[in-house]
Amino acid sequence: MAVEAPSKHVFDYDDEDDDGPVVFKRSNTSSSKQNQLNSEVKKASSQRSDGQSGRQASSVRAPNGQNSVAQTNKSIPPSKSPPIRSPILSPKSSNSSSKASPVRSPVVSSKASTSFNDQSKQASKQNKFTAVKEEKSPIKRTDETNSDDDDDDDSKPLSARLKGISSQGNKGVSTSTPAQSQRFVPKIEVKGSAEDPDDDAPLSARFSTKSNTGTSSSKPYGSHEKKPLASKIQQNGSIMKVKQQKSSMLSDKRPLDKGNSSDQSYAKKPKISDTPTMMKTKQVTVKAEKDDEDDHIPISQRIKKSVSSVSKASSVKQKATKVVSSSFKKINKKSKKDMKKSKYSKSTKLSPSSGDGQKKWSTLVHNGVIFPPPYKPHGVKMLYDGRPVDLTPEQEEVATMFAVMQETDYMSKPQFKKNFWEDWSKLLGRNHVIKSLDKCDFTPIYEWHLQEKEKKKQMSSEEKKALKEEKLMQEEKYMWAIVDGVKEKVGNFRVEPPGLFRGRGEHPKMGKLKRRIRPCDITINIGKDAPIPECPIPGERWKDIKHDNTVTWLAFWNDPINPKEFKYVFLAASSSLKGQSDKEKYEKARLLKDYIKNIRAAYTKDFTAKDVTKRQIAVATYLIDKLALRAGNEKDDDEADTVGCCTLKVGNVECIPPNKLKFDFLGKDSIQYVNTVEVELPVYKAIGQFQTGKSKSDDLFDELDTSKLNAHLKELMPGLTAKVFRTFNASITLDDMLNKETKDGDVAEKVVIYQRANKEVAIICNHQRSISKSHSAQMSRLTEKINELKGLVKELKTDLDRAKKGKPPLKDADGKQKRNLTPEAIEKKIAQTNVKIEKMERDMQTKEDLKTVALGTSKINYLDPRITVAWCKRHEVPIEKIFNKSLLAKFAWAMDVDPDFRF
DNA sequence: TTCCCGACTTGCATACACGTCC
DNA sequence: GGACGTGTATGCAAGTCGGGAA
Repeated sequence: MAVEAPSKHVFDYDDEDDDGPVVFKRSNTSSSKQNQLNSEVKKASSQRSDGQSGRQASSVRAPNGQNSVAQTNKSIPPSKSPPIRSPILSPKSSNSSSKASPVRSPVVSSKASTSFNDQSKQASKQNKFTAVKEEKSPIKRTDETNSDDDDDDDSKPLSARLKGISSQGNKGVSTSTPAQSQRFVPKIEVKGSAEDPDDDAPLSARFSTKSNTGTSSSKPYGSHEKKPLASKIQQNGSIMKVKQQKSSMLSDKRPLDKGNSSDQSYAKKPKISDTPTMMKTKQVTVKAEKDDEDDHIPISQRIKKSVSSVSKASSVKQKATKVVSSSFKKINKKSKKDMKKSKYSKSTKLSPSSGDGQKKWSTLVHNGVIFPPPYKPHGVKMLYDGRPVDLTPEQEEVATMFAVMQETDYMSKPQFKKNFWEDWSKLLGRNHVIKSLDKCDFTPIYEWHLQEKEKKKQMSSEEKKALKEEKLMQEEKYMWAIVDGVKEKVGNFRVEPPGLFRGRGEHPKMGKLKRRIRPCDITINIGKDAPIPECPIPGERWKDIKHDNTVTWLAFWNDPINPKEFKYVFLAASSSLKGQSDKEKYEKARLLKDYIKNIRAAYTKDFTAKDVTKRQIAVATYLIDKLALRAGNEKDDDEADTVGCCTLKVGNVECIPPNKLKFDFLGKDSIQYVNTVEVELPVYKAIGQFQTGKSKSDDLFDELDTSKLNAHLKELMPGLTAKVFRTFNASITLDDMLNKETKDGDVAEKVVIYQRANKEVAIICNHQRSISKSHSAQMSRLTEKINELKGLVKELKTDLDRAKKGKPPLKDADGKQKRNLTPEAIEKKIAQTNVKIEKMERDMQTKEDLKTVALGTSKINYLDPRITVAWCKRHEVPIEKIFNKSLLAKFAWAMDVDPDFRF
């Protein structure tokens, strides 16, 4: 293949002309999803915990990573109405409960953050990012000497500080916001980098090595056994020790910290709770920026000092707390009421962190999974070459799967048809009359399907209700598991029905038959003393029974499309296990805030490293940090051709002089990422070097893969991986925007502020959705209505003129005489109509802006719920305005956060 | 060191329920 | 009461990443 060298961008990394960082700009010119947050960098509010204080605060979290706010155990409501598991505590109850806790985390304490503020202001004098409120102005470097903003800025996402130059919306979304009209000048000053004798040493060598405290080299329980063959003696309906089990397990409350303390010995990898040591050593060794007067004091002591010196919360806060608590209390009350009905104990207390290989539960009881009903043949004959054909039920089933997809885009994909034909023709057999898919006419089956759909639609509400109840009755027993005596909802207890594989993008396996899963495909994981779930299909049995308490899955089977992969049955998102893991994720991201300044300084320095791998790591980390790119694992040939940062191809990045990069690639789920950003000159040059001598399809980062990158990141911060940057940047953007932009106003206005911040995060993360089929119709309808109203205003104005002259109004469109109104009444009507028009125009704009932006994904996966809850408490916004029922359940663990919590 | 398995999170599409408007 | 629009639940595909075997 010809080598396409980007001739215009051949660089020499030794070129010393690249003097320092250059400006990042975020576009406000184009309408694009890729337009990213560029909020003005301002000094954080006095409430804000800066990096230093945040670090200290987090250092004294309870060893399990909790905020040490004691949570009460609750009983849970009956299964029919899944409860909001955790009481959503009012700040009042939160405070009182905190008294019970010996270690109250300053993270959630306004006092701590207030106290640390002054300290950190003095401490931070480098690494400045200064906002330049100027549109498309030339690159500027601002005064590098001093600013009080630096520490605050450091904990902001790059995307919030830097501005992309122009991004091209994937689907034409207009995303410009007021914030986007500003731009920022990053100034990463690597202190002492020139003379640092360790410059060429790996960062790991300069940072002190990881602490092994709390870890054990011994293998954790069960970790050595890979899905061991469990004894099958107990299979299928064993009722062993059921009664005994019930009495012993159900009386148990979910163990609190104590219960899991022993689990710590299973620890394999460093946990968040290990970090104070790490942090301290890191700061001493790298000592990039935080030269504050307390540097010599051990972190732990500094924490104590700071905590003891904190001051009280403001009266505003108290007011907010009091008022908002009503909405929080309401949930709490309901929740308590529900829980009284339950025989199971229920706790919102999260158990201590448990990493891989660690014990995740002690007792686990569940009823297995439910299978889809067997296929019922409909007998409708499809046509082949114009003639009806007989099919066996198996053949008909697969034909029906294909027929019902007639109206989908898959029908226009040759790969889909090819794969379907390959699998279906095997079922038909060699001697079948059907020899070619082209001569098949599935219309009769499709029409039958439409009729069935219509029938269902036409059912009375009573019939629908009855059907629903029947389904619920059948499924009830599978919906719940009892984990350590606590009743928890199971997530996906229904086995996937057979169907045609609907891979995203240009997936090479789309259209293949996803065969029916049978009990003999399924491995069950359950407590040793728990009864083995009865196999719901008579005469069949489970593939295997395991009792592995180091994992959280309840069952799994091999994916029929890719047998190397598994499909798992897990607990629902609202379960304690998931909640715990969620919390750990956010704590890790918060920890990054305290490391980010040094990390950025380190990679900035390595942009010009002589070692190519080092340079590639630096640039890749920069892109992950700045653009929230995913890591980008290698993919097999039988997967869709998508990329992430490490797997970017040369052709995915275009260098646009003097220092812009245009990214265009298909990311996860084959979602297109298009973005043009201005980058620092060394990055621009480095990308050019990586492209030199390669063809478009070659790897841009040929020396790099995700494991190398993550291994490097772990040297910078314990547990740091590429995906932590996404969580960090998303959460800190939300926190930042909410606190900068929330003004006095009514709840609706505040909700709009939240949605705007949520939208910015979605754009940063490139969370897209397809435009709804009815979008354009909806827009036309709105335009029509607006025009109608505008016409009405015009008419009213005429009437007003006439009324002022004492004349009666003109007749309406139907020729009827209108009511005589006073000029005042007409003026009022005009004003009301205008308000209506404005609202509709606003709604229309919002609808247009959000037509391809998916807000939910970031809310569910990237935004620390504590930011939202604390903000709601501070600003008297009922939490239900932001979180729906399932999010309230999922984030139960975050509900008692202190109103002063900052990410 | 690389490869690949295994376990988990993330993410989009779709189905469905529910409220509002006419 | 039906059409329409919106929000939510669910399904399942597609990622990330740790860790052990080769």
